[in-house]
Amino acid sequence: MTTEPPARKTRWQEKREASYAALVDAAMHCFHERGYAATRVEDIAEAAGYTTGAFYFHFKNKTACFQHVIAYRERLRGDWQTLIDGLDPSTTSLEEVLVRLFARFAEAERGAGAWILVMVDYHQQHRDKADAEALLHDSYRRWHGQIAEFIATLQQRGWIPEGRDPAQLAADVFAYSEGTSAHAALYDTDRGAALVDTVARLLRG
Amino acid sequence: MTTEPPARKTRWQEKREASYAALVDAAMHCFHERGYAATRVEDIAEAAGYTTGAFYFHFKNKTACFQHVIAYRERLRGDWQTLIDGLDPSTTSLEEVLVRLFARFAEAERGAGAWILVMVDYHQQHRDKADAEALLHDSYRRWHGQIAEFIATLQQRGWIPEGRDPAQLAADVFAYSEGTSAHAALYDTDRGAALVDTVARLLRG
Amino acid sequence: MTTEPPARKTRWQEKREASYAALVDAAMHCFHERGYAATRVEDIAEAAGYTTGAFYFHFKNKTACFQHVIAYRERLRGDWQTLIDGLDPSTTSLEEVLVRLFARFAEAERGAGAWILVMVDYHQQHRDKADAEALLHDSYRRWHGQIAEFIATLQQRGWIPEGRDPAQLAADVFAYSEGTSAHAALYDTDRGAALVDTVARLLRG
Amino acid sequence: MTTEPPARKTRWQEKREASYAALVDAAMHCFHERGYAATRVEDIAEAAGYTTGAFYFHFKNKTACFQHVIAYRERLRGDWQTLIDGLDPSTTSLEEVLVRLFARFAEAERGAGAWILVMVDYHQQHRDKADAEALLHDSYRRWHGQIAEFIATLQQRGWIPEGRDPAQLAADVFAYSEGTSAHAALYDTDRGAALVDTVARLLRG
DNA sequence: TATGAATGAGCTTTCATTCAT
DNA sequence: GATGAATGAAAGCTCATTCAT
Repeated sequence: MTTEPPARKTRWQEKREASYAALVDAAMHCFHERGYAATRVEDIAEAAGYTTGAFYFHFKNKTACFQHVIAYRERLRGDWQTLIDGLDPSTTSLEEVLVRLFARFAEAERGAGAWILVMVDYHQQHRDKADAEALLHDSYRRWHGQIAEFIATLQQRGWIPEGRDPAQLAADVFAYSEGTSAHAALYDTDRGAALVDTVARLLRG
Repeated sequence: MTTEPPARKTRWQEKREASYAALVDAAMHCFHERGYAATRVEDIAEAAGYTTGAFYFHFKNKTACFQHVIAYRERLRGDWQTLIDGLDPSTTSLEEVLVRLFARFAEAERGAGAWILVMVDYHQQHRDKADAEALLHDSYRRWHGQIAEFIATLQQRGWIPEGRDPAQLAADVFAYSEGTSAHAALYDTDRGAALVDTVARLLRG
Repeated sequence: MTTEPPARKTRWQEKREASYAALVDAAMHCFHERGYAATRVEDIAEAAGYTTGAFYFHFKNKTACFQHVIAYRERLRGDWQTLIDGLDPSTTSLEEVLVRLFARFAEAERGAGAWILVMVDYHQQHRDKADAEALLHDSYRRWHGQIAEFIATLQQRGWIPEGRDPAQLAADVFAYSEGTSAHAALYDTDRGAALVDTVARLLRG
Repeated sequence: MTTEPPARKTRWQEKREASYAALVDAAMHCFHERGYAATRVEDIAEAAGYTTGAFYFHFKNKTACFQHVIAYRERLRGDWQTLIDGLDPSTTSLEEVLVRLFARFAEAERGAGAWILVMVDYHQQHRDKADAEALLHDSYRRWHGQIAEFIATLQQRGWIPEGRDPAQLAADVFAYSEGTSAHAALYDTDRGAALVDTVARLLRG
C-alpha cells in the first residue's frame, strides 16, 4: 500500500543517476578531446546538456569529477581477462589474442583513447597534492595487477614461455603501449603498425 | 679609429645572449618542475633573475619560449651518437653501451628529465594549432632519426643482429623509454630496474 | 458527521506549525553561529531536519526568514518588564535587578546572543532596500519602547532618581549594552565584568 | 652622474605608491558605503580608476586589502591625543574637549564613519580564521590603548576625577560610542544628541 | 635592453531560488 | 507539505601580454 514513497525516491534516484552518468561520460570525452586543464567545467556540463550548477551538484569540484571518470573507465573496461576463456594456443596465436584484446580495449574506451595524455595533464595540475596523486597510483595498481594476472594466465596456458616475472612483463608492456599512444598523439606517429608485433616480442622474451 | 662601436655592439650582444641563455635554461627547469601550463611567465623570468619585460624582449610569447627550449635541449644532447666510437662488441656489451647512453642523456638533461610529461602538457594546450604542433613533429623526427641511425650503426658494428628495420626499432625503443618515464612520474613506478634490460631485448629482437 | 475534515486540517496545521517553528529556531541559531550572509538557506533547512524546498514553502526568501526570526526573538523575550513585580528598592538593589534582567535575556536568547552582529550583517546586505530596513527600525522601536517603560518604572518605584528622560536613558543603556556585545565578539573583550556596574551608573546619572 | 637609475626607480615607486594610495582610499569608501561583503573587488578598482588586475597587483586578496585599510585609518587618525596640549580645565570644559575630539575623528575618517559596521561585517566573513581575527584584536588594542592614555591625561590634568581605572573607562566609552554609531546606522537613530553628554557622564563617574 | 605597473579575458566555485513531482 | 535536482547569475582570483619609460 505504501509503495509510493519508495517509488518516489526511485524516481529521484533514477533522474540523479541519469544526469550523473551523462556528466561523467561527457567529462570523459571532453577530457579526451581537449585535455584536463583546457576543459572548462562549463564544457562538460554543456556537453551533457546541463549547466555548471548541475555539475557542482554531482561533483565537489573538477578534480573529483576526474576521479569519477577514472572509476567510470575501469567499469567500462569490465572483466576483459576472460577474453581468452575457451581459446587455445593451438588454434589462436598470441598475435590474434593481442589483436582481439586491443580491439576490446579500443571499444571499451568509447572513442576516448590515448588516455595517458589526460593522465599526464591531470598529474601536471596536481603535483604535490598527495591525495590527488594517490588516486593515480591506485588506478595504476589495479590496471597493472590485471595485466600481470592475464600474462600469468598466458604463461600457464602455453601462449608464452614461463620464467619471466609477469609483474615485470606487465609493467613493460603497459609502458610500451602507453608510450606508443603518447607518441602517436604528440608526433602524429603510426601506432597500430608494430604494436601487436612488438608486444608479442616482449612477451615471448 | 672607430673600434668603439663594434666593441660596444659586442658587449650588447654578449649581454643579450647571456640573458637569453639564462631565460631558456630557467624555462626548461621551470617547465620540468611544474609542467608547461602551470609555469607562469613570471616564474621563468624570476628564476633567471629578470622580469617579465625581459622575457618578452626575447620571446614573442610563452609558446615561442617553449620552442626555444626544445631547440636548447637538442643542443644539449649534442652528438651522442659518437659515444660508441672506439668501442667494440667484443669488449663492451650492448647493456654496457645502453647504460652509458642513458647516463649521458641524463647528464645532458641537467636534471630536467621525464620531458615527455612537458611535451604532453604543451601538446594539450595547443591542440589544433597546426604550427605549434608542427614543431613537435619536427623535434620528434630529428630525435627518432638520430636513434635510428645509431641503431643502424649497432647493427653494422655487430652489437645487434641485422634484419630488423632500424626506424621501427627506434620508434619502439623510444616509445618504450618514454612510456616508462611517464609511468615512473605518474605512478611512482621504478623506472631504472628493467630499462636497460628490456631495451636490449627489444633491440636484439 | 464531517468531523474528519477539520481534524485532518488540524493535523496539517500542526505539522505545518511544527516545521515552521523548527525552521525559525534553526535559522536563529545558524544566523548566530555564522552570521546572516554566511548562512546558506540549505544550512537552515538541514539544521531543522528539512530540505530547501520546505524552507521556501514557509518563507518567500531568506530576507523574509530573517524577519520571522526577529519576530520570534521578540516572542522569546516575553514580558520581561514584570520581572520587578513584587520587588522593592529597599530589599533588592538596582544592581541585583540588572543582574536578574541580563540573566533573563541571556536565557531567552537560547544561546543566540550578541545578536547585534547579526543585525549589522543583515543591514549590510540590505542597504537601500527601504522595506527590509523598515523592519529593523520597527524592531528597534519596540525594544527601545519596552526599555524606556521599564526605566520609567524604575524611576517611579524609587530605584533610580527621576528627572532624566527615560527614552534617552533607554537609548544610552541599549547602545552601551550592544556596544559591549559587539566589542566582546569582535575583539575578544571581556563583557561581563563592568556591564552591570556601568549600566547602573548610567541609570543613576 | 649615475643619478638616472635611482631617479627611474623613484618614478616607479611614486607611481606605485600613488595607485596604492588611491586603491586603499577607494576601498575604505566602498567598504563604508556597501559594507565589506557586498563590496566587490571590481568596485574598489573601478572607484580608484583601475581594473581588478591592478588591485591584485597591490593586494594578495580582498582580506589583505581590508587590513591595509585598517592601517590606513590608523594613519589618518594621527596623534589626536595632543589635542588638549595647551588647554586647561579652567578655560575649556570637558564637554568642549569631547566636542573637539569627536569633530577631529569625524574629519579624520573622511566621511567613512560608523566603521564598526564594517568591522562587524569583516568579522562575520572571517569567523574562525585566527589570523584574520588577530588583526582585529590588535587594531582594538591600539585604539583602546590610546583612549586609555588620553583618559589618564584627563585625570591628571584635572578634567575628570581620578580613581577610576582609565582602561575600564576607555572600554566603556569606546563601547558606548560604537554602540550609538551602530544604532544610528541600523535604526536611523539620532546619535549626536546625547553623545557628548553621556560620555562626559561616564567619564566623571 | 630591461623594468614593472596595469590590463582584461577567462576560469572555478558558490548559492538563492525555482519547479516538476 | 515537502523533495531535491537544476538553474544562472555573480564573485574572487590568475596570468599572458602590453607599453610607457
